[in-house]
Amino acid sequence: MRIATWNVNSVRQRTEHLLRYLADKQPDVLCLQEIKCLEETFPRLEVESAGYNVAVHGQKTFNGVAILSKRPMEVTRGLPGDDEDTQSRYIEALIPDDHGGVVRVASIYLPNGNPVGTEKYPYKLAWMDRLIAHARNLLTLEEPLVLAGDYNVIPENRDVHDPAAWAGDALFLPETRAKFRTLLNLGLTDALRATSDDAGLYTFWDYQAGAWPRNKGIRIDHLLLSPQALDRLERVEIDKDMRAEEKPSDHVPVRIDLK
DNA sequence: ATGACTGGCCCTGCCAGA
Repeated sequence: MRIATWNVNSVRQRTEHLLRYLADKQPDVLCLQEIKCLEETFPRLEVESAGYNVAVHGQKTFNGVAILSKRPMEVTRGLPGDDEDTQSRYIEALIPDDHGGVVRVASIYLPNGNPVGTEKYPYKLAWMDRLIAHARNLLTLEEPLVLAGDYNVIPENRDVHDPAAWAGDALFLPETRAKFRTLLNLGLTDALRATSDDAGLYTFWDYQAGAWPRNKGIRIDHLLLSPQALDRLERVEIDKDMRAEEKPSDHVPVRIDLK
């Protein structure tokens, strides 16, 4: 079962890239972030014609997440505790696998948190606390679980071209990284780090300052696996080529294969 | 050396992103 995650930075600007990606890589499940539209303006017909079911938790202008799946899904929109929160950043689906079982998949767009010193940073940390509480509950189900998305967290020095340049950023502050470790310490595994210790494996390059040609990247898009999902992990790929396309997203897809 | 972009929106400078 192939599962991928991709922050597309507007699904309407990226529909052609998306359809090409689905055709090329044939993921069974694709988690999208920053679709930047409501469900009624999502390019549903195009995606359905490519053979996918579509589940959207949309928002006008900002944020917005979706899950595309070849198989039918049982969908939950929003993270528990979202009652007062108008930002669409979480959608979850229970999806049949090839062995008569199920895999639970979430598409996550974790808040950026910059500028630090505004209300945005405590919002990020509080959102992470809610994700931690929800993940703790999901892990008690003892299912294959994949929490995939744009975490806006650089986990370690080896995940950034210049750690000093990012030292004060909301994506790399010690408190941000500590909360990410709390999530991992529940018993989740960063899929990429289950298969490689290499430095310089990036998933985002800023549009500005020639970040892509200079390879000034960061790794912030992650798939976190429950023990039952990790048992089945066969392969992890970062689809870096997508950053070299015309009019690319600033993020590239990350993709795993489960047995 | 420094700065360098992109998307959405009550259509046009401004917010947001990372």
